Amino acid sequence: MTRALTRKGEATRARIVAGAAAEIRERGVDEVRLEDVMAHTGTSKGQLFHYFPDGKEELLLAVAQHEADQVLLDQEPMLSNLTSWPAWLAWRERLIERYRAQGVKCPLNGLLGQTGRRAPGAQAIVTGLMWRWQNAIADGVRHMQSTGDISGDVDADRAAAALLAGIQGGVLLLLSTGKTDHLEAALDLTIDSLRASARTQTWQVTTTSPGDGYAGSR
Amino acid sequence: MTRALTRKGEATRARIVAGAAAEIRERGVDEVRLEDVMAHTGTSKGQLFHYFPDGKEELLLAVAQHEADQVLLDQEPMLSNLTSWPAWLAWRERLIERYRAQGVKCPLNGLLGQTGRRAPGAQAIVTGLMWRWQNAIADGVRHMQSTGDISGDVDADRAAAALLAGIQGGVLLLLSTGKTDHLEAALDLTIDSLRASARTQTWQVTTTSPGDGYAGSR
DNA sequence: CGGTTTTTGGACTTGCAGGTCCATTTTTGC
DNA sequence: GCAAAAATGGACCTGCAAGTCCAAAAACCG
Repeated sequence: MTRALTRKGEATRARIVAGAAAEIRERGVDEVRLEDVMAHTGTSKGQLFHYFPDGKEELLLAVAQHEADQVLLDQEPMLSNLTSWPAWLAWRERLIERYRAQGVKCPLNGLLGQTGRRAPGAQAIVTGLMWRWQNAIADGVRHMQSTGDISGDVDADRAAAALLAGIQGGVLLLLSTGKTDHLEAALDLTIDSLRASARTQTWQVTTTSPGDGYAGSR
Repeated sequence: MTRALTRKGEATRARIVAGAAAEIRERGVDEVRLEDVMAHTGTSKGQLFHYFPDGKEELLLAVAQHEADQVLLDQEPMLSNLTSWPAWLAWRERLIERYRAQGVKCPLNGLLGQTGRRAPGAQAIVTGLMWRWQNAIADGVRHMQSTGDISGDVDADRAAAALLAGIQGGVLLLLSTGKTDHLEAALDLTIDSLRASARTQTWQVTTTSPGDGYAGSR
């Protein structure tokens, strides 16, 4: 059932998706017409409907998947290696830097609101992204628990859920305010609270905590 | 410059805004046509353009303002009286209950993505809402600091920013997952961390903390 | 009352963006 | 090299939803 695609065909399809994604990032979903995509990617209407027989909806879905994958890729290799506090900080830096650069141009905000309601597939893409994201964070929390850097009392999944919520909200507020303040505050305070959990536990046992050069947020 | 509006006229205008808001909440911004609003509110096209000369854009802006105000109103009187831990919990409950009831139907998500890009006014409305919201939270934090329930070391504005980010992200994830788990986790963990800050400080002074019947989240 | 302004109804126009179709060119695989 | 399949270009169609216009009804106010 998979449509036969020659090498050239695959290249064209990829070019369309990438071009459409760029265009959408730049000007918003509802401002982008098929004609814009054609102009921006040097393709014709025949090509668009050749590669995306269901038209705009199918194209938007492909763009959404493309962007969702990109979001996680942009966080690697940090996200998959949250194995020490410096690693967590490096991840934090990468996130903030990435979104600061992105600024107001959020690829997924529009796609959730636009396609989300009518296309059940878009919903699935976003949900899948969030699920993978949260799991990666939870894995990081569990690793830190295994090394004693985070208290075993912490519910890793719940902590990851809270952290993910903070990130999403921070990005959402970045869209409104244009500043990364909220994202930074959410990341710092949540991570700090995880660090504090270990320190509290340590106090209960030894009355001292290992100095690691980290003195709280900011 | 304010257009003369008779009593009847004002009623009609309000009916249009409320009806459009309901319709948008129910089916999403981009699915609602002016014709739908007309049918749902028992008005004619002439009326729509009589009260909103700039057409759909002006109507959407009015709806956005209406919904933004409602968001804060729904949190009263709790939001303006964050003066004790039970009060904070009551606010927490109200928030979760409200958004659980709302479910996937978010009035502002679409409005930010839709009108946000083209109408600079929509951006301002959302920004204003967030600003008022965060200030209310920050006031609550400061009050708790004045009573010693939150450590004076905490940066109230920054804590409020983080909490607001958690809320926004929690709601955003509610839109994808249909569950309030993220919202609850973000609220609980952030509030707990504020409580913990006071407890830590108390320990440093007296080694005991006043039992107030609250034993952490969940 | 009566003139004026506001409110209302609905037919009509218009532009445009998504989608269809097919003829032509290029690539593929033998 | 040649038939089949895939890729491409672009003219054309179509439906729809925003916006226009005006005439009739109702409300306002001295």
